[in-house]
Amino acid sequence: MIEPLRKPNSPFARRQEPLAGVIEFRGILGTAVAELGTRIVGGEWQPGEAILKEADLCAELGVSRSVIREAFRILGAKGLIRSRTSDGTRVLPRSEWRLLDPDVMDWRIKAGDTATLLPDLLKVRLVLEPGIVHAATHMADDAARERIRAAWAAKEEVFHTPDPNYAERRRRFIEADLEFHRAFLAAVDSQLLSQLFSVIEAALGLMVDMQMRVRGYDETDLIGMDESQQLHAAVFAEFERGDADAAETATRKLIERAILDAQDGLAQNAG
Amino acid sequence: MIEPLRKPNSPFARRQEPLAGVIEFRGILGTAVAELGTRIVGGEWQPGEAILKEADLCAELGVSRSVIREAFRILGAKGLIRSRTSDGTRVLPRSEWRLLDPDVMDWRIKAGDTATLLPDLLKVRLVLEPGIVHAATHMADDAARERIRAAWAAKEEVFHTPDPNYAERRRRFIEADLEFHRAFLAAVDSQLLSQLFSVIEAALGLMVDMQMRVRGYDETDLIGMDESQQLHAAVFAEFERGDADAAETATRKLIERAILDAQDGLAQNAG
DNA sequence: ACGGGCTCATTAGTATGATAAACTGATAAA
DNA sequence: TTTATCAGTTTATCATACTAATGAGCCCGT
Repeated sequence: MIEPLRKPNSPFARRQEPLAGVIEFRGILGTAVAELGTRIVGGEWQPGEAILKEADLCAELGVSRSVIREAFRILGAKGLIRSRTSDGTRVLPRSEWRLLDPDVMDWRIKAGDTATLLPDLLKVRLVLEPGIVHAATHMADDAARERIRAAWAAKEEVFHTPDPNYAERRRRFIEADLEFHRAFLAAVDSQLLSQLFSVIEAALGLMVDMQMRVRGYDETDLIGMDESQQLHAAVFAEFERGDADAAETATRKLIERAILDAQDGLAQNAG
Repeated sequence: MIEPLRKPNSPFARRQEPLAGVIEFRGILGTAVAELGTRIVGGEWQPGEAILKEADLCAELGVSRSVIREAFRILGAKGLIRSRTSDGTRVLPRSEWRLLDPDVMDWRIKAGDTATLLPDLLKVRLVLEPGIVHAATHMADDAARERIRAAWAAKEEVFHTPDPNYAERRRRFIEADLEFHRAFLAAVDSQLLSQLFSVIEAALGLMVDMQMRVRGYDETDLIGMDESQQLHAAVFAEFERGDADAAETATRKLIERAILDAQDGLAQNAG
């Protein structure tokens, strides 16, 4: 084994992994599931019909029927397919797919479903984050407030500390930004929201990464980040004042700005 | 077969079904999955360890190893368990569970996890719905606006139309209320939000149902609904005026009120 | 006493073949 | 036209091997 294993907890390693929360990799079954998952999500079979029968798939993938069946069960558990005796295994309509499942999300990304997925992800952030900040502002306990303050302090520190290594600085900046948002989320103390948000966040980050990698990262400094920082400052200030409505509004502005940036960036890279 | 089958599409039947979007029931496998799912979610095994090995479970449930394995795959796909050679099958920490999955949600309800689940569901609504209304107010197209108007008109109609059958009137009232909220959701046109919301809504409805069924439904008329209707009116009015911020604030008041009602009701029923 | 590597027991992973049961569609009967 | 029946297809379930990954303990060398 020549290449060193990726360190599981380094922030760099996480950037390269598919998506936070994805489950299956190991073994023949893992391969089969990934294969079938991407093909289904990629639209190889239309939502109404089809999929080869078990026996045929065995031949095509060169695995035993047990593997095919177990793969079908996994895909079925995520709402992608449904098997019935004598009728075969059919792809379910998209409305049945568990779009919030990390694996399904991952397959959508791999299948290049960006045109549909990206706007939806951004919409979720726009709807969700202002509400999170609002709730956090009037329900955060001392520990949560402290975490938010620390996150803001760290973000300020990174922002005002120059670093000749632009790429590294950008990475730190992004990490500080994420922690700032996560701190508010933690203040709400909702398992459901946390899971939702982590999937959204991971998918969004991954898609942006993927898009940028196509053209190569632009290694400039944080040009244009001043405005973003100011918007964040407003959110933090209103939070500290305890003005939930104002904090919410500030957050919405922030997200709207982030959406514009993302769209601009992607449009540029695409053109 | 003595009992008549429930009609699948009647609104009454839906109230009795487990949860919108739940997948598996049929056959031995379905039974095994439901059995194991509820037992795991119910906490029969601690998150770190255990679960009988495949061979033992075969004996206990009286099924073949294939069934156990396929059941494990399904539960694994939902993040509940993880199998490793020679180490057995272990329950994963709750943070790995796909809490947004309808089946997991269903098992939590069946396992009586209300104390944790209900506050979380209410929190999600509180965070989500104001944002949805805000977004809907400034991004709804004509069709979406029309649906919202129709929903409001229907809600008003039900509210002002007396009906000696209190239970039936209440049912219609609830249905109209749901459609009102769904109309805003539809205006945002997000698949992710729709799936999230439908699960939240279904779970919430189911839990309230379950709680009330314990004490028997109170067949009174819609006493105290005037205030709720007024709050809804405010939301609709601000939406029509195009004042997204005001509509959002009105929605938040509405949800906060609904949360208080729910908590009161449940506390009363519990006491 | 400590650490590295070996062996072995354990348990899931995979493969194969057989049978049962559920559904489809066509055909025959009422 | 409807209903009953039958044959064919495909998944559902079972049973039985065999493989491979992992963990625990042992042995050995230091």
